This record gives sequence, structure tokens and C-alpha cells, in this order.
Amino acid sequence: MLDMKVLRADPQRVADALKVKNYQFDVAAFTHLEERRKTLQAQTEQLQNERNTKSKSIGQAKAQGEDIQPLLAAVGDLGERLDTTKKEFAQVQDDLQALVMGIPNLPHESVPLGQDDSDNQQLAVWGTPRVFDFDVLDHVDLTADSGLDFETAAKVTGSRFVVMHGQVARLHRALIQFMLHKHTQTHGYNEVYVPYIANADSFRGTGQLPKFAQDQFKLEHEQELYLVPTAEVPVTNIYRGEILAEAELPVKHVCHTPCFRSEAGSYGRDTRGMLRQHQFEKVELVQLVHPATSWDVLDSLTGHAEAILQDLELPYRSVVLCGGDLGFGAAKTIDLEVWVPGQDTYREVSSCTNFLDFQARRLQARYRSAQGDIELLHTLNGSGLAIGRTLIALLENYQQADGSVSVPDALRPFADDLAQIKP
RNA sequence: GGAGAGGUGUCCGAGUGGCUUAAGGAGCACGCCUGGAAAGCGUGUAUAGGUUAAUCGCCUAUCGAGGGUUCGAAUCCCUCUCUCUCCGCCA
Repeated sequence: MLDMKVLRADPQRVADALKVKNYQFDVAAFTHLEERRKTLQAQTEQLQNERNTKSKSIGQAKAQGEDIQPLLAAVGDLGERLDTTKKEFAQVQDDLQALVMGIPNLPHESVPLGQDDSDNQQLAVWGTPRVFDFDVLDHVDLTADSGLDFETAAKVTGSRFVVMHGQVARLHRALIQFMLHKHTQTHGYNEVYVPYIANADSFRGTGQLPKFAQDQFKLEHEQELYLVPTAEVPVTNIYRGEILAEAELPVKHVCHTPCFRSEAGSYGRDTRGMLRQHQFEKVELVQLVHPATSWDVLDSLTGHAEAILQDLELPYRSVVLCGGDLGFGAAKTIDLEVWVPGQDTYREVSSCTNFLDFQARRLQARYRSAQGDIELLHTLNGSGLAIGRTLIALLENYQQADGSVSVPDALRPFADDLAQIKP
């Protein structure tokens, strides 16, 4: 959520900034609602004050044994007027809230202009894609006999799911262990385990609701519950409504969860293989930091994700997302894209984002400064990394002419010393 | 699943319709006192919003959440939620 003070002070400036994100902010509608809000709030509070004062005097009169009938009469239709005004005020508040909750975060000034991912700007390239002296297989063909089993998953559940067998399942598990190990032991993150189901308040807190309900798996339950689309939701919401001491900062969490996404509206895209699944594993990095540090933290957090790709010796590049490709709550996002030989291109395995105080304001996640002031935190997160896509990259980059796949050194200790996957 | 007890500020804890403007205590901060400390004494110690150029101030809301009754609700009623105890079931 944006700062209401900023919105009120200069809505036109907000509208201009949001054009970078292809978002049309209706300044007139906002200003109109805000005017009504102001009037109605003043009226409501004035009536409440009147009621409180008069009620108190009734109490005092009663305590002194005086006749309270005239006082009761003086209250008259105050209650009714208050009721009407209150309802009107609540309605305007709801409308205004709905409007403001739907406004995306302002992009940082360094975010490049652009419509979609083709306008993203490359920042750096690491490693060189391997030159193969045989015909390259993609992960589907490579594991058709022994590893990834899409037919069975389709029988058990439906499309966009996978069953993994044997050594591929082991490698998949090893990737999770390896990443958790690296982030906790080398990068100083605290591991957390969290629920894979979260309530609507949590989804609103991190910005998945109200706007993106169609992307979520909603449970049939008496309470409004959803499967988590990323660990970002449960982990960041640990701090919803909390006030941390400045000395506790920065909070750094690493968390492995499955992620559930309905992928509504992506029917034709990435239908082959396990690039885009309804369920995938992810190791997520989440930080809650002092506002002054968040831009530095974005760089270091991205570096932590990059370290995984470097240890696995997978070629990748980093790109900064353009305005049109930037997420709802993001001020700036750096994507890491790993080389996928089967597609002869780079594909996203990590998305590292600085939300500034956008999520913190919805969450009311704050800290108390040394001076005793209470201020909003800044939140950041990034994949470190998406497991399924890393596995794809691993299989395809490390494939051999005979159809086997060698396991990179860094991963072997976590895979019971598995050195090679046989076809 | 059944029965019961609860949820009050940073913490403990009082509070069954109006001197509650949430008592009292602990903790913390500052001041006085002291050679220094402890003790003692004093002052302060929530959040969100409104008003204001801003501070002070003033106003409104918040006692798990949401409704309701009432001139007036922490207190009474309803729904939900979480915690604890006992029974049952269970990995």
C-alpha cells in the first residue's frame, strides 16, 4: 500500500510515476472519495464527541441522584444521526480502501521503461553456455525412461504436475538441502518452517489479495484459506502487526516450501516439461531491514542467489525488470536467468525484489528506532532458487552424449555422493 | 469429536453497565538524592487516524475479531477465532 500522505499531497505525481508500470491511476475519483472521507470523518467524530460528553453527564447526574429524564430527552435523535453518518463514512472508507489497496507500488527511478520482458535490461552475464558435440536433449526426453513422469502425474492429479523417480527425485531433494545449507551456513540466514496454507489477512499483507485471487488455489473451508504461492507469504507475515527493536535488524530468513500457483491465463505457455507447474519447490530468501539499507540489501540478496548458480557452475545472466514487467508490490526487481540448453535461451530461476515500505505498510511491520520512534520496515525477498527450474538447468547443462547426467561437485555431498545419473 | 476455563498495555494483573480519563504492581527511560551504586522519591512510558505548515495541544477509535442491545459497553447478548485443562481419537 502506498503512503496515504503522499497520495493526498500529490496524486498527480503518483499517477505519472505509475504510468511506468502501465497503471492508470484515476486522480479525479481518488480526490473525490478523499474529499468525502474528510467531511464524513469530521462529522462522525464530532457526533461521537457529542454523544460521549452527554452520556457522561447522564452518568454523573445519575450518580448524584438527579433526574436524568431531561438529559435523556436532550440526547434526542443523536444516536440515529450518528448511525447514519457512521454507515456513510464506513462505506466511503471501504471504497477508498479498495481503491488504495489496488494501487501498485511506485517503481524506483532506476527502473527502465518498457512494456514486457523483452524490454528488460541485461545487467551481467556469468559463465559461458557449453558447446555440445552431440544433439542436445531437453529435460523431458533426457529423463523419459527413468526420472520425470508427467503421464502418471496427469493420472493422479492433472496437467502441470510431475512425479519424480529414483535418482532424479534424489537430486531434486539434494538441491533443496544444498541451498538451505549454503544460505544458513555461509550467508547468515535463519531457517524457518512455516504453514503451507495461509489466511486472507496474510495474503492481503504481502499483496496477493485482493487483486490476484485468480492466481491462487483457494481451499473449500469455512475460513478463507489459500495454498501459498511462495514462502514470501507465510514468512513475511510472521511479522504482521509486530514492532521489532532496531537491534534485531536485519531479519534474514531462508525457507523451503512447495509453491502452488493456478497459472490462470497461461494456458498455452510452457506446456512441455516442468518449467511451469501448479506445484513446485522453492527455497526463498526473505529480509526485513532498516529502510536506509534496503537498496544495498537488494544487491547482497541477489548475490546470495547468484552464489548458488555459481557453486553449481550453471551459466546465467541477471536482468533488471522494466516498468511493464514489474510486479504489483515491487519497487525494483532483479531476475536471475539460468541457461537452458534445451530451449537455447535463459529462463528465470530467481526474482529478487525490494518492496520498500509497500508490504510493511499493509502488514504494519515496524521497528522502534534507538530514539524511540516507530517506523515501517522495508521488506525484500528473492528465490534462492526455484528448485524445479534449477533441476531442469542441471539436467540439461550436465547431460552427456550417452544420455547420462553428471552431478556437479557441490551437490554430491547432499545427494549421497551420487556422481552420475544413468539413463 | 465432547466438556470446561480463558484472551485486558512491554509483562503480571484488577475491573459484572456510568468518579476507568483501564486501578495496582513489575520492567524500562529520565530527573532528584549519593563519593559511586542500591534503596527511596518524582516524572514519563501503547497504536492507528483526524485537525495543524509543524511541534505542543485537542478530537476519534482500539481491552482476541466482527456484529448487536443501550443515552452510555472492557463489562450484557450473538457469531467467529486463538490459548489452556480433561475425555476420546490419532502419526
